[in-house]
Amino acid sequence: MTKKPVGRKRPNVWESVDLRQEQHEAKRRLILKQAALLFADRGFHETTIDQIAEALNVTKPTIYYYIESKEDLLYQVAHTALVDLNEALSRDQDAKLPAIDRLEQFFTMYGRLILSEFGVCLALVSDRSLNAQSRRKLRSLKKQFEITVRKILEEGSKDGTICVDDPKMFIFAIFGAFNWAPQWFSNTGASTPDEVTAAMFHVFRSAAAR
Amino acid sequence: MTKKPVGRKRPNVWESVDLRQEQHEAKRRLILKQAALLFADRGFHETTIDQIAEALNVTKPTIYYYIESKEDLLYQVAHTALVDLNEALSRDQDAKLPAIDRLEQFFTMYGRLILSEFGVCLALVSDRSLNAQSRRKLRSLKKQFEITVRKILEEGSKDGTICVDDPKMFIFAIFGAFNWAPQWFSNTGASTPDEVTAAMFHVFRSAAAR
DNA sequence: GAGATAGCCTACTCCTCAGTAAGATACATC
DNA sequence: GATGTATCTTACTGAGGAGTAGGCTATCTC
Repeated sequence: MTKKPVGRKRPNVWESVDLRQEQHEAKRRLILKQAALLFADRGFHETTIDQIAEALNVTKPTIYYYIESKEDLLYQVAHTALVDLNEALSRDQDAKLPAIDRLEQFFTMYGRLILSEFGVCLALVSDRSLNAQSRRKLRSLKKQFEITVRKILEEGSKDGTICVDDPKMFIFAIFGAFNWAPQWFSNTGASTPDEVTAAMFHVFRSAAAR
Repeated sequence: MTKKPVGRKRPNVWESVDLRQEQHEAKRRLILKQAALLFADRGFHETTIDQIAEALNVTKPTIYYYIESKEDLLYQVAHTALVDLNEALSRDQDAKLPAIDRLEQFFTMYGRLILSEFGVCLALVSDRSLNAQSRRKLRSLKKQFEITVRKILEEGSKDGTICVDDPKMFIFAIFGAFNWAPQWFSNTGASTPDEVTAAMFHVFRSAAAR
């Protein structure tokens, strides 16, 4: 996107543009974050664009300068959450570990996501408010996580570190337990997200070991 | 509410009233049921009173003849679900069974509720759409179930049929897993609610046994 | 058959809120 | 300084949908 300056002393005419683009992107992320916070707190339908704007000390049309529509806003929040997790996974997953440890690693990251302001929206806000295409897109991203876990379970059954009778139901159970966590978890409470995540995984470790 | 007829041959003047009241109550339940179905299918905000009315072949004011407001409708659906479960529990729970079996019995009934049209609303529809008082009322009813399970876990630790390291987190996990089930369960799928419930409980039986 | 009342309908009101039009301001480039 | 463009504002529109006013009809009671 950026052009290299040619010849000597020629200033980078795109520098300021880059700066602006960076600012633009930063502000967009700020809007997403604020929206996520409010969606998570009050729900999607109970949050108005005006409230998001007010929380950021701007006016409604400013929000619309950065987003397409309210639905688009929700989609972007959810999408960002899923993409962030995917990145974290491909960065940190250590393929050499025993399967049970990789499972723990996965759900440590998953728990961190699902208890973050962005991730909470995945669990607390229904995707019924989205159009069919966006919904499909998000579902296929979520499906990937299930497939990843499925694989880990299979490998665990080979390397002997995991033993579950019904992998499909195990997956539904563990994702369900984590996805439900935002319903009772409170950031003002005594435990941190990481503590909760660890304790929650421990329950399923008991179910996966013999 | 009904007066006994006094003397001979005096007809029960309340008979027709009783009949009407029964009809009234029956129709009210029908409205709740239809509302629950639509709420579960499309979500609370995505369902209009007109749609509920149309599904019942009546008009909107007819619905309002039976309910106070849309919010009231949601509250009554959720409340009915919880009360029904409470009744089923106090009717069927067998105190003489070992704790682990009572736990299974509990979640068999809980699963049956949570996958029914009424119960699904508890899990799929956020109570954020309710006023503070209704929300408190529902939450305290739900809390009761947690307390019941807590008790069973304690008894199971005494009679030796249950062994969990962290009862609090176990409770969060198992309720979460069941509460999330409506998100993926489909009535048109291969498995029945009872089959799903049994398989789901089996996962947690593995986690609760040693 | 004359009220009285339950049950339901047609035809509205009214408000919230997503989204927009059109213009002001700040800032960069020439 | 003139011009252009990104950013943001004031002041609107428009629709969807919750809820209601008022009236019609069937049924019950006397």
